Amino acid sequence: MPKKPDDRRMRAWESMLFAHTALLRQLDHDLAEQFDMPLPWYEVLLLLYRAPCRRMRMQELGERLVFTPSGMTRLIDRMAEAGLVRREECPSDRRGKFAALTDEGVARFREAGPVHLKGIQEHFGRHVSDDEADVIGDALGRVLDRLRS
Amino acid sequence: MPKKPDDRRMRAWESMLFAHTALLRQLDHDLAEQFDMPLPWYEVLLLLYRAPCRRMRMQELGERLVFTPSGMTRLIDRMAEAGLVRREECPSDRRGKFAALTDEGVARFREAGPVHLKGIQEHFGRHVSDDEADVIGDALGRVLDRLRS
DNA sequence: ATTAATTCCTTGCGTTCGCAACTAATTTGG
DNA sequence: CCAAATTAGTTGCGAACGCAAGGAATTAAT
Repeated sequence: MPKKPDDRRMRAWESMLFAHTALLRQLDHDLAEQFDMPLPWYEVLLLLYRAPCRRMRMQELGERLVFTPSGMTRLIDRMAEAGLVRREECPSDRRGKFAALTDEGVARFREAGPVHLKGIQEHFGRHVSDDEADVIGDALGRVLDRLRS
Repeated sequence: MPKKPDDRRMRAWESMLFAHTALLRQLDHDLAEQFDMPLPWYEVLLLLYRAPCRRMRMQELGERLVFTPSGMTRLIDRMAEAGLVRREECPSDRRGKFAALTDEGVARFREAGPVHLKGIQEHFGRHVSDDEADVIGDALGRVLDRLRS
């Protein structure tokens, strides 16, 4: 009996659901243990590091990281408390705020980055071929694009 | 300049990370709205529905769903409160407890199941080809297996 | 057999995050 | 212009989950 198409997609969904949870827990645990930095902090640092002037608007961050506005506020609160980012006013729209990397934030990112990448390779990349990685990136990228709109 | 292998995997990982979050939020929202049932409840009902005697040990559930023991206890607490499952003693090992589907739980699963599957198709399956689904299922299945051990 | 180590589950506690409600700033329509 | 609608961000609140600790049953070791 051939597999129904829906079964193949259900399997993909279930794998993704549980692999994500397990992977995230592992990576977050490693990062927290070695650098006292939860995974979402790293994701923020990464985005800010590559952004112009190393700063981004709260809303943009929330969209990219799939956080609600309130979640983003609290996340940046904690990172600012820890000295990794600071809030800056937006001159062109006085409702808006930037989250901007501090020097400390840059330093912490450069410190944690390589180790974190190694963790991803160890727990994820190691088990995925080049072609599989492309397929996953393409397919889930499409899924994500649709959900954001 | 050809892409470094690590970049391809990083892209796959980032897609998975954010697609999962967005997808889970959407599906959970739909399920909660229509059936007053968070997504983890559905996952429990699904496993129990297919299990022998429609019951499973707490530990087995936690492993399958990537929950810690305490998380599992609380989850089953809430579902028992809602009348979807009940706890049963394990005769062969008096430390262990079963979570067993109630008739109400069976009914609610049969009710919510089709709609939930439709949501997965709508937000996920729709954007993924048969072959891609297989690749995702295989690759992330391997990742998950490694992380569980 | 008795003690030690392990396993299964639960509970106290703290953290994180989303929703709804709110304030302030900007844009839109009349 | 000015009022209404929209948008950016923050806050109160509650729900969910993980960690550490603990209690009870089982298994292992001497």
